Amino acid sequence: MTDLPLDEVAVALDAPNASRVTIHDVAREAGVSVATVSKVVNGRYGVAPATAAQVMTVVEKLGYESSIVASSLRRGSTNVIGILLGGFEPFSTEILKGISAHALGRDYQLLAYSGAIADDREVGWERRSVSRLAGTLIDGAIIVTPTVTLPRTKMPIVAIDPYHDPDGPPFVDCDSEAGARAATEYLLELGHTKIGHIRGRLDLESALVRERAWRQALLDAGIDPNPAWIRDGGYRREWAYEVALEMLQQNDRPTAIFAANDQSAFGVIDAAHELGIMIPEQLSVIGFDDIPEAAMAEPRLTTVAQPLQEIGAKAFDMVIDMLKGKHVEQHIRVPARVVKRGTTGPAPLAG
Amino acid sequence: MTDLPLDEVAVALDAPNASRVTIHDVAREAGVSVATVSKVVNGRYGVAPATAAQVMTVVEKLGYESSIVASSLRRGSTNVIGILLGGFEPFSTEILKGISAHALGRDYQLLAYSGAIADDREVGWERRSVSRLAGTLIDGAIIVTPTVTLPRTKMPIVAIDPYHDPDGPPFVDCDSEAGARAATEYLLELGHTKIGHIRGRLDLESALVRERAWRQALLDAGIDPNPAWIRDGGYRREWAYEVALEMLQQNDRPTAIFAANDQSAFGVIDAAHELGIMIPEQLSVIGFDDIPEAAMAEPRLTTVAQPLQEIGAKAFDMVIDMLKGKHVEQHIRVPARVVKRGTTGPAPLAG
DNA sequence: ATGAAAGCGCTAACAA
DNA sequence: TTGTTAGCGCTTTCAT
Repeated sequence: MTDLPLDEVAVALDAPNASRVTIHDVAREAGVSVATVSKVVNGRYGVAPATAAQVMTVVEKLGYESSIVASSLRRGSTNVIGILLGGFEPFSTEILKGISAHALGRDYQLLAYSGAIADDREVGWERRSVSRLAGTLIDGAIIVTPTVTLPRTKMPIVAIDPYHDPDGPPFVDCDSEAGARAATEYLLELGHTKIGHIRGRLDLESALVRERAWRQALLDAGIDPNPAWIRDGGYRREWAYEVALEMLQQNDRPTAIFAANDQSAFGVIDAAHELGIMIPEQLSVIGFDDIPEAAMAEPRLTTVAQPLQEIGAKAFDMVIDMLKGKHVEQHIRVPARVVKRGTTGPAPLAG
Repeated sequence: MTDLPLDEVAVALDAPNASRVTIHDVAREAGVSVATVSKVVNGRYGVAPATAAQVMTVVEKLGYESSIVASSLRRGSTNVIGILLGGFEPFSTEILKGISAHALGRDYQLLAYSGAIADDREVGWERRSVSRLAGTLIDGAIIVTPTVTLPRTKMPIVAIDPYHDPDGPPFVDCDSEAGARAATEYLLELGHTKIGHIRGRLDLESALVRERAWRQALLDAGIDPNPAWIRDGGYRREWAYEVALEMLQQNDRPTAIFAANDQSAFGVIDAAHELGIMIPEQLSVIGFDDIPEAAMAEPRLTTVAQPLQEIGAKAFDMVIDMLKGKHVEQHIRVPARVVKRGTTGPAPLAG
């Protein structure tokens, strides 16, 4: 048992089902029970040093790693934090970057799961994802923009920019109210009075807040929001494009549009291009989020920046704290600020 | 059995272990065996319509979703494609965006797993991740920039921009050779002759190729690459910063630097700022990748763009094809092209 | 049409 | 110190 014939190793690797080296393969090779292998691999007490060394040799020789699936099923915990999202798009990937950078060196693995097969607005992906992963596979979850009530779970959950749910999980979001107000006031400062709005997803709290703030900022400036200048863009570029086309083809069209997020701002810009409307000379556009693509656009998109990576990092900390039984705030809010770039300019002089 | 008292539902939900509704809970509620529930949920034949309907009612009432862990352990397949990466950073998240957009509407879920706890250069994360997830949890994998030989598996694997391994899995990458050559030639066109290079990770094929192409382009122009003008940046901003500091403090410093990726280009720019060297007046910098951050920088980074999202989409298609037993190319290469922006300019006149 | 039972890979009591 | 055994939640024969 002090030496392993190489051909035995080969046999193990080339076995009919070479799809994975299991704990049984190791046990057989090492001539011990699976329980012993498990103890060695997990550093439990009660194994003779010689046996442990011997097992480790085989483990390395065979390249064994425990199946995360099997161990989590049995153990009930993994050291992995799940990030549940409706798809990998600029918003959620910024969050991911923040979480990943922040989790570096901590003893947790990250698992981002996109359960939405058809579409991120396939209702209920977040419920399904939680149900499928919670209790096994992940120890805690960060859910990006959930729009429905989440299943009750003992597993720590933190939401990012969620639907408003009084007894939902703790969540972090940015100050949409102040951000949207600042955006609108900036447009006002530029001399615009005809300011439209592309609304976001109405099932997300942030969209409602942004609309309300836009409306209030106008009212405070003594301007009555024109109902013809507000449309639903659903936070999506294509939808926003469609509705912006309509909005901009009216006789009396706005000279500035505040879009509820950057994607819809891009949709507005697409529509403006389509109609030959010059930006920012004839139309100012301001978005929300400041995804990297905002700065890449030509001209660069003026927008309300939220610190997405910081939001991710904060959410991660909250989940970890919950895991450790610490108390966490029910709600953490981070600031948003206007980033002035190339899609906004002074209001055109003539109607 | 036609109606379920609400308090029974409540009991199920509030059970001591409310962490997850299992198939047993459903079976008990519905007064059938777990086998029957399983059949219903999976649409198997041999269940009376009435029973099926009854079970479905309970499933919905309880919000049951099968545990991906348990079912994959038993069934051996999951319909989820894993994307294994060393961390969520701009390069890998662009790939993710491409995969996600492309996978939309297909019947696969996506699971991105970051197994590197300490650092993306923690050697062997890709081997470990594959071992831990393969055979269970995921049906196929896309591995982003693996640097070591991967374990043998029956599970379909596609690599993106990998270490050169003759009997490694099929892979997709961009034409680093042509890209790096074009970058260097562009610098040459601008009149630069003193052109340095920040190398990438030497355990990645792309880094070697880019260095070679840079060297060859210089030789073809009758210029001998100065050994003092090449340093290892490991594809990392901080490392590149360090070595660029050294390189730029030499008496005879380059007037242009080709960095093996955008992150190292940023490192070079950091160093230049530190030293009060103006970009692009005194130093031209060109990167590689064209991550979104390249266009966000000030000035915007000139770089060699690779179609990262397309690369992801192609890799996804390959995995799916392999899953279906179709033949796939061993190697797919996509083009790279120089994107001229603000960090490059004519060579300064004086030494 | 339905259910009992085995087993996927693993860990943790418990026995030896 | 080591191995035997039960069982995590699920699916799938195989009886009934």
